[in-house]
Amino acid sequence: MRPEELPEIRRLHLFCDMTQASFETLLASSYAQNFPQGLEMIRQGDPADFLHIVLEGSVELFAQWSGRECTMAVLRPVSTFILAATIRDAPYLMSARTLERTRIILVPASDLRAMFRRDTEFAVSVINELAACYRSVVRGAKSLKLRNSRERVASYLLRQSILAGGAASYTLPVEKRLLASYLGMTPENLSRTLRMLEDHGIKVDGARVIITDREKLTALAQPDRLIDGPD
Amino acid sequence: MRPEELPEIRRLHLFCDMTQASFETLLASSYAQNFPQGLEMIRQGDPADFLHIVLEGSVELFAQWSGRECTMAVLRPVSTFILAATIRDAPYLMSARTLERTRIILVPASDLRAMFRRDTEFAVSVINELAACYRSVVRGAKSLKLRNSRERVASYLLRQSILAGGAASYTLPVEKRLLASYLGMTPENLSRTLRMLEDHGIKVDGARVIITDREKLTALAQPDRLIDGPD
DNA sequence: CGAGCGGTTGAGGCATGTCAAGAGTTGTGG
DNA sequence: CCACAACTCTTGACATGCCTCAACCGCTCG
Repeated sequence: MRPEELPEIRRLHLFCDMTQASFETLLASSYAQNFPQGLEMIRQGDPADFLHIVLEGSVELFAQWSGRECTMAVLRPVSTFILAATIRDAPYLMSARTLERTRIILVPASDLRAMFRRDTEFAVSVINELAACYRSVVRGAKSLKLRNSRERVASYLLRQSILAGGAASYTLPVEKRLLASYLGMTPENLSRTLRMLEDHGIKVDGARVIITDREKLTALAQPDRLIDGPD
Repeated sequence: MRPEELPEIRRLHLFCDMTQASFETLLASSYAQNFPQGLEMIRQGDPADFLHIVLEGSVELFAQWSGRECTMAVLRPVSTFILAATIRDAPYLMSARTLERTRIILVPASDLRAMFRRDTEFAVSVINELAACYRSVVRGAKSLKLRNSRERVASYLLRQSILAGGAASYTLPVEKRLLASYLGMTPENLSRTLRMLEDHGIKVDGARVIITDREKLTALAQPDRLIDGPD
């Protein structure tokens, strides 16, 4: 692991409140690894031996069943993933693959579990992180059950604009086929939906999104802080 | 609060490992309340001031958006709910209503947050509980995205049979209209689907489910421990 | 330059939702 | 105890959202 990476990791919510000694101990037993693009680094069902931290690149979490597959999340630096599985010492519920060349830190699950018994501040951080993850998945489930695909797309586009600082124009952070899967629809349907939404305040050119009428888009998306955040 | 209720609460995963002193302190600041059937005790968006514990009766967690509504979960004794919101000191993401006459314990969120900073074993229990809740919602999201409604119904029926000890016959624990919403479909569609499944190993008579051909039902449901548990 | 892949578009089909009506059940008040 | 209202559940007819399949374009990369 490169020494200049430690401060970045330390800044994560999960690690910023623990003692320096705990942090150093935990990271001392960890190691970094570089993966090429498209590598399936975690297969659902495998035992969860490591907490993963994305340092560079990006990672797709996806799930499979009966020959079907869907994207559950995309992670970018610096963030952790599959914390819950490592804590429960249970099999991964999702698979993970790199979307590009990606650098990952692997923290042994057993060290992690031992650490939050020793460092209360770390335990509190883990609690807060898990609660945040939980709420995030609940939001996703609400979106799936309460909105139709057009509304999900509109909300997503609006939310991305807000994440880009309220910009009227931005580029999609992921491929459209992946976005479709994330939003619970087929690529064809996303393509058609984006087309339809041009009557509702957006213009799409390749990966570029331009919001031409924010009010109209908002009326359709009906953003709700209990689904779309920010929390 | 009745003294005979304390041991039951104490037996919950969330509370069974903390010190007796911590447990007594926490429950001393709590109080019990009885609600009639159909009362909306929590409204989504309200600040989360209390952890709730169902002692008797049953509670439906549901979500609303844009005039629509869907069931997210049904809770029975003895279990806790909306732990995550109380921890984050954030608004509830879901509403809750009683399905029958229900007795609830209310634990002040601030006392809860203070307690897991003082009692490490309690902090560990909270971590485990949250991780379990998180995984449970992820399973639900996987089921929604990867299975069609017929497969969700079949899985549900099979799982209920297993929960009933592998019984070939059992009664549905909830009304069908609620079940439909929980499974992400309309009551009409559930009704038709149950009818169709009579060619796939079940027979339904009112709330009574009889599994006539477990193998056939299993072939359709394709139960998967990474979606249907048990974990 | 050709293969492969992502994206788009169209045609058609299936799954699911909507609307409406009626049977059965439950709860309530006279 | 009965009458009535309200509600669940079911079924049918119909509409539509979304998926599937297929073809094609444009781009990237070997």
